[in-house]
Amino acid sequence: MPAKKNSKSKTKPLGDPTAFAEAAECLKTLGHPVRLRMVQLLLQGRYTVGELAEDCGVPDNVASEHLRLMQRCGFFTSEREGRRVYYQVAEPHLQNIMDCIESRFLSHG
Amino acid sequence: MPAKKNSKSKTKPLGDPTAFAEAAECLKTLGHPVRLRMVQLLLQGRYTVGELAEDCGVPDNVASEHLRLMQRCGFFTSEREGRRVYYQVAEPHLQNIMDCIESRFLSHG
DNA sequence: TTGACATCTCGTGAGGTTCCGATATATTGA
DNA sequence: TCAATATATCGGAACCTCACGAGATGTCAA
Repeated sequence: MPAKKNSKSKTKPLGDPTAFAEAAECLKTLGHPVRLRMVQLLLQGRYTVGELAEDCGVPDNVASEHLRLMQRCGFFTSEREGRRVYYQVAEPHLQNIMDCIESRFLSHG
Repeated sequence: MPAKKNSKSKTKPLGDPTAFAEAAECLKTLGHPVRLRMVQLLLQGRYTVGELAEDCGVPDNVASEHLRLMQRCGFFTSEREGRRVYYQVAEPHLQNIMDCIESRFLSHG
């Protein structure tokens, strides 16, 4: 039964407000150039705060704050080794989402 | 060549700052519950401002502002038909990205 | 033209985000 | 212990976002 125009019979996906709020929260967190770069790097392996800060061109404390934000979303976990703290990816879907973003924005042209 | 620890020889993905800024901008735009819901709806077909506003539970002018934001990112286009304005998806990758988001946040529970 | 409807625009204010500098904490080695 | 390094935390300032209400614009029908 094809529908040429919109009408009350159109099937809408049902939206759980809580799920949308959580998804939006995570997307907003991804929506910062420095954090996006950090995600891309950490999908390749583990890095310290200082390494990430240097690559992103921000001071250490700023990097630390960004990482804390993303940790709260469940993206990363951290492990102290000596005086350094290594961050690594904890959210399995992050690779998937990053692939989508890269194929649209970050790949070869 | 396996790398057990991080070192200078690790291959980092190269990051074009402009591309990251643009990607971040779009993700930030997606990072709002109402806008996310609008994307989900418009991936199913075209809707008017009023229809989207009602589904999302926001006043018409608020819906209009959200739609304008997303139009600026290239997500949607709009067409006036009489006194109504229909919005529809213009960005092909949007379905792809939304699939990722749904599989993580909006599905199976 | 007038009135009703649908959408858009603008100003405003509350609250959130981001960055910075200073300081605090943790770890190692001398 | 002290000093150096690495990271984290805090306060504040500048900026941004969002929702709201008022009003403007566009469209149609009488």
